[in-house]
Amino acid sequence: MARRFDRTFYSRDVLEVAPLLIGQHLIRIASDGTKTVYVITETEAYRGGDDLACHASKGKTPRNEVMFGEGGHLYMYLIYGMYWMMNVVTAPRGVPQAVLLRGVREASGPGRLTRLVGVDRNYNGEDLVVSERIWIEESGSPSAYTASPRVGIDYAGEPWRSMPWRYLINL
DNA sequence: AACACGATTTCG
DNA sequence: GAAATCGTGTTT
Repeated sequence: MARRFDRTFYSRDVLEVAPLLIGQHLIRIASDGTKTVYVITETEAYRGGDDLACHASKGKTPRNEVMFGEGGHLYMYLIYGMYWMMNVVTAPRGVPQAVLLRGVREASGPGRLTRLVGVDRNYNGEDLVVSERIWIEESGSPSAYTASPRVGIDYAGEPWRSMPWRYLINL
């Protein structure tokens, strides 16, 4: 029987958690009770105050506040006025880090992913450890992955735009 | 109160 | 190659 990841899993460093999420199962219970299992195929790590590509690098604001909390919660935000990004907060309370979910088997791209899964601002702060409508389970089969630079963050400059913190499942 | 812009996607 | 579209943080 599949096991849901607990608080301890999410409380580690984002550079450890982000690649571990590749190949794992994102479980979604729709409002009508329908359960869907998505295989995570792509993630990116955003690492705290130093990482200039991370929203938390400029300090805590109403928007990114959840990233400063305990690991295991969702950080949702709107980009370009139309796409919701789903991030999994990692590390202990006070250390702002998060994993951006960029793809599942059925959808490639963070905006398409949230549209498919059906999550938006109402899921900001959702706790994956206890939620009844969304969480992540161990798939049981380890997935090999390839790391490369993150997408769309050139503005962060070096060395951040070159850090290989994007993880893509191998075919 | 006004402004600039983004961890993207889609269309021409 | 460029538009779409709006919440958020910053400047006035």
